[in-house]
Amino acid sequence: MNALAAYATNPAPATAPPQAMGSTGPIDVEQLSRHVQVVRRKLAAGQHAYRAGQPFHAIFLVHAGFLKTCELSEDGRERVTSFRMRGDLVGVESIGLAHYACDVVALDDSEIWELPYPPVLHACLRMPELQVRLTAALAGEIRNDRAWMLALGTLTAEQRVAAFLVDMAERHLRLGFSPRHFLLRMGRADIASFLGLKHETVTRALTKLDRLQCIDVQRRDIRLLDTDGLRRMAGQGSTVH
Amino acid sequence: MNALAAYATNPAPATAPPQAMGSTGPIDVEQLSRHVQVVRRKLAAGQHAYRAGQPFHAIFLVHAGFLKTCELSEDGRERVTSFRMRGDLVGVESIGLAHYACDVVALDDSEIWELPYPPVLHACLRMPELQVRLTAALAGEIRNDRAWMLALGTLTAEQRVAAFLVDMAERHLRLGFSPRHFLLRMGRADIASFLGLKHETVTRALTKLDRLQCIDVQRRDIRLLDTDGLRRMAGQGSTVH
DNA sequence: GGACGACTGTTACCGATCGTTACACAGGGT
DNA sequence: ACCCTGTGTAACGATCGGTAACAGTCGTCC
Repeated sequence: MNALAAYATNPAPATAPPQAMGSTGPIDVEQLSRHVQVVRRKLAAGQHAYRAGQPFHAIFLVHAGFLKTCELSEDGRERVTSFRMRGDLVGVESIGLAHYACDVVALDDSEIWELPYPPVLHACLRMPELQVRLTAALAGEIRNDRAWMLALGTLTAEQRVAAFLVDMAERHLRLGFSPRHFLLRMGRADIASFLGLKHETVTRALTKLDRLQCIDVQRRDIRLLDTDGLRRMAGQGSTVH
Repeated sequence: MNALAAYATNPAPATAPPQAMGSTGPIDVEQLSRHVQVVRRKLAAGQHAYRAGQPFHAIFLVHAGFLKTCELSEDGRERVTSFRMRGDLVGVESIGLAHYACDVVALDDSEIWELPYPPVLHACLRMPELQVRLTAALAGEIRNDRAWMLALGTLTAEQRVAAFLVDMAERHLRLGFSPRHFLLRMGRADIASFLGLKHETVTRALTKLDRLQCIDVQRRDIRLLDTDGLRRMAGQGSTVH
């Protein structure tokens, strides 16, 4: 349990777009588990963590794998609003409601830790630090969404795809993986949905970035050849790593 | 102070787009003011409540007036990410940071109540109810942003403008004003920025909705003639009021 | 009071980007 | 082997952006 808790302490807040985000710190699951019952759930690729409308009872910490959150409207429109990986929280958007507000689907075999919600709030009274981190995590989520709103509202299709790749690279880096070479766990359609585009447009953009020698694409296998170039396209200063 | 606190208890969570949002409840400022120093600040139209980069020290509750929050990027891009009116919280996106993350500007003479932030968290330990409401407010903010992300990613320019008008109408209704006739406090450029469009496009859409007899536009004076029609365009069921 | 100027809003035309449609191909699973 | 999904490519067209010129409103200054 100690080793697992160590994984969970990764500070990665969410899908950080253009600008990276400061984070107060991780949630200490080990300490939290002394006050609330933390259940570990495994999900096969394609399975739902929860669906919109199900009774809200817990938030989740992603321990392993890869998931997407989907917003849906009454009239059938749908959109991917975030991708989640190890260290990210899931379900916080539904806090305060009786039912979950969106769908969360595993894109890969995943493990998520269930943190029953009313109990977590009670635990905050005994662990003031937890309260600080929970609110900070929620606020980080807002900043993250806002930064993407800025990107989607001001960037062209090609720039959005570049920003997406830079974001994925940074998140992989934070988790200790190579930021230069990774596998996308989602299809073109999911990327397109997230970026407010159509999947053909995403394909076109990726093909063009490949031709420009910025990246090397083999279906879901991505190699970043010119990270600074991508950053510039995405409207970010080329903060060298 | 009692009357003022009563105003402040309006549950309006934020700019609610397509789907309306459930809210746990308002923040009890009267009770809160026993634990933290609540300062009332007046802002003239055009003044900033705070700017990105200034030291973070408080969140704010809008008591009167109208404000916008602006996200900015390193390379000069800018976007309005929300409009705030009475009962809305401002500054929550910066919780957990040392400095504010965005600009907040009054679009009209306004009054905001300053809730010093670390103290608010301490007060939560004495007022568990406050903690519930604060986290619920933050989560509501996330849902709100997500709902708009869905709208901006899936609707056409005309539909976005319709959704914007429906949202404004609902918020006016919640505050006890007429949802059929109101004055926009922001210019076309701000609306366009918020909706991810150009101001000419917003103008064109408004003109067309006017020709379709859905609304009556006189510059910033808006009359909704066919609310259900607007709702249908915006992809929302015509929940009759 | 009237004239000027700045700002905001409106309209038109043209062009670029992105969506639409269609089809071909690769890969994985049964 | 087969199908089915996901991916890549291309031609066409619609929506929205870019640019510009004009009108209406407000404030200021004379």
